[in-house]
Amino acid sequence: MSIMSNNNTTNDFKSIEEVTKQSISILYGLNPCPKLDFQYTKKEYLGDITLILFPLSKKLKEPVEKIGKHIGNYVHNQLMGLISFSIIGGFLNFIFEDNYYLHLLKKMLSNNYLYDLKFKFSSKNIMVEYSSPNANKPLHLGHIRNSLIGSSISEILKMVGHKIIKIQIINDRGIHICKSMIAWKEFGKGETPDSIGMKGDHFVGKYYCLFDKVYREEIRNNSKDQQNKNQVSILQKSRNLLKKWESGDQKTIVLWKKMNKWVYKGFKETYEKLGITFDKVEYESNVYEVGKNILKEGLKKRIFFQKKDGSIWIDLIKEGFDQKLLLRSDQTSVYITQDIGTAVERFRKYKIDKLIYIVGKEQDYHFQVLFRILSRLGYVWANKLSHLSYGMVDLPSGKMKSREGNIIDADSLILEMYSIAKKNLLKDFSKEEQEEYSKIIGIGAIKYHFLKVDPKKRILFYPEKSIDFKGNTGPYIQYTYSRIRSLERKFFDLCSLTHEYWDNAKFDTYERNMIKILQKYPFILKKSAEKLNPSLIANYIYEVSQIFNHLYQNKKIINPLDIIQSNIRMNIVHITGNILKSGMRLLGIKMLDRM
RNA sequence: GAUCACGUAGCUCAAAUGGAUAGAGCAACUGCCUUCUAAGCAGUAGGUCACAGGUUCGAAUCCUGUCGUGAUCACCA
Repeated sequence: MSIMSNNNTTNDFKSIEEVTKQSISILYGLNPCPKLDFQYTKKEYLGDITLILFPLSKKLKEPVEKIGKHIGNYVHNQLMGLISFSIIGGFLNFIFEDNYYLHLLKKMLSNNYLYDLKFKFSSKNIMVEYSSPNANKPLHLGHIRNSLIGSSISEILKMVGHKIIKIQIINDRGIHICKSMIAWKEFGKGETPDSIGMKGDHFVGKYYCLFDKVYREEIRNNSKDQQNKNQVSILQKSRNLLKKWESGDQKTIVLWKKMNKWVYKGFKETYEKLGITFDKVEYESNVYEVGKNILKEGLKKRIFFQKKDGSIWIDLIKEGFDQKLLLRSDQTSVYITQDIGTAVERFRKYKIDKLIYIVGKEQDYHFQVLFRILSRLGYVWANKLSHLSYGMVDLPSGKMKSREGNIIDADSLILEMYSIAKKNLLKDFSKEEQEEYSKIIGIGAIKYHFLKVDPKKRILFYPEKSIDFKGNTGPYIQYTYSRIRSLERKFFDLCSLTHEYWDNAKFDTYERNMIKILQKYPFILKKSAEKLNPSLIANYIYEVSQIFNHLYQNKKIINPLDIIQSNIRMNIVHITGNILKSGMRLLGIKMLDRM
């Protein structure tokens, strides 16, 4: 298995990028080498990878043309027979020769290439918080996006070597929980999710909406009829219930537990369909008091101040914020009180180097304030906190509001996607296969749809037409993968993969494009881990699929008359399949061997 | 009103750290299933990168201003 170049074997093969870097220090004595500006050569020009010379020209005080020739010649000599180059203006274009492609291909075929990626990341313990729903209504589109982003980022960070703790905190206490409780108490007549055959979270959500309906009716009536004022309003009743809850009233606690249990059962089902998991689950009811003690200490240290009515505040005016309430005058905690507590608890309990909150953009201000408070309190780990702020999912009719029914809940969306997928499925699958495949395809379509968009960007969701099954979609990629598996089944019936007889291998444009895109994968992984952005992987995987389909549709891949060429192609196809599967796994999307 | 995001094709999204003539998909229109899976491929059409200045060899990308959209500014979460 010898290779046609002088001093390059597969193991110490150096890429153009590496040799170029080396050339800078050898030719110009520049050490360390400045960041080089590489880009993939534009279609209009001859070449595969381009070094942009303008920045170097500035640094080295030499004209671009001269530098280009200098570096180009050096790289050309080092990689004799592997590359050629040309200079156009300030652009040094390197052209890969067949042997260079062969090297790239062999590198990718080396053992455990995908699992052996060595990045410059030092392994860290990272906690990722995501999803964090309220225990009084079903999960909706916003939660879907949140969970998918969190889940995917966790996988990506794992892939580059970090240790991840996935955590969610469930907001299971507070006035909003009592609202659904009181509505059920007043109007439920003892019905349960089982008795009317409704999913638990939807069941409780129904009563949360009912509360709102009753409450609004009361307001309308009261404004018309002042005499009703002495009647206890439903809001007052829910407040009373909250007080009872806080004082540990047995009946209330029992009811609360019962209703929460219904909700959790519902959540579990939805999370399972979406394939979302957590390593830890926190409940607000367990930790909401913790923050209070911290506040008291901060008060002693004069980090906070107390108003006459007993409420506790922090003054962040100098840092460009406001005064912020931390504890109500009746000494009950607000949202941020609890967040202070949970952060402290987490760092006390776990050894973590970084805590990433994946929470919507609407809470940017909240987290800025939270981080500053913790830093004021003197916690050295305050700089290890970060907020990954993702854009809202809005409907054409505006912001989703569950109380107003302007909402798309996760379960009905999932069901709808199942049925669309099923309609398009080949009929020669068994009933069971059709069930299984349509689920994988439907979920794949949902996940890809949300993850292909940069998390920072807002998503406008059109219920009827948003999620596609054609073009830049999950199913397109799944379909491409099925084609690959199908090719492999056929090929392996005939013969097996070999790397022999490859000297002087020739590659056509389609194969070259394939090899070029495939070898970008580590770079994409690294970048998406740094930027905490799964969409980079999604878009990359799509591009891989596209280029593969060009090859597939235009060239016969398995040709019994040309075993060597078939073998080369099948090796490329094999890597393609692995990368598609690997990338989609990072997005949480399953692949199918046939569809 | 203040602060922070965002404005790229009719629609949904791309565009390494500022790099060459801004790319895909959907929708529309033309072709391609006797050939490895047509959820595919080949092609046509579609753009004042919101607008106006500035920075420099070079701007969708950085700065300033204007307009537009959204979010936040609660003893809500």
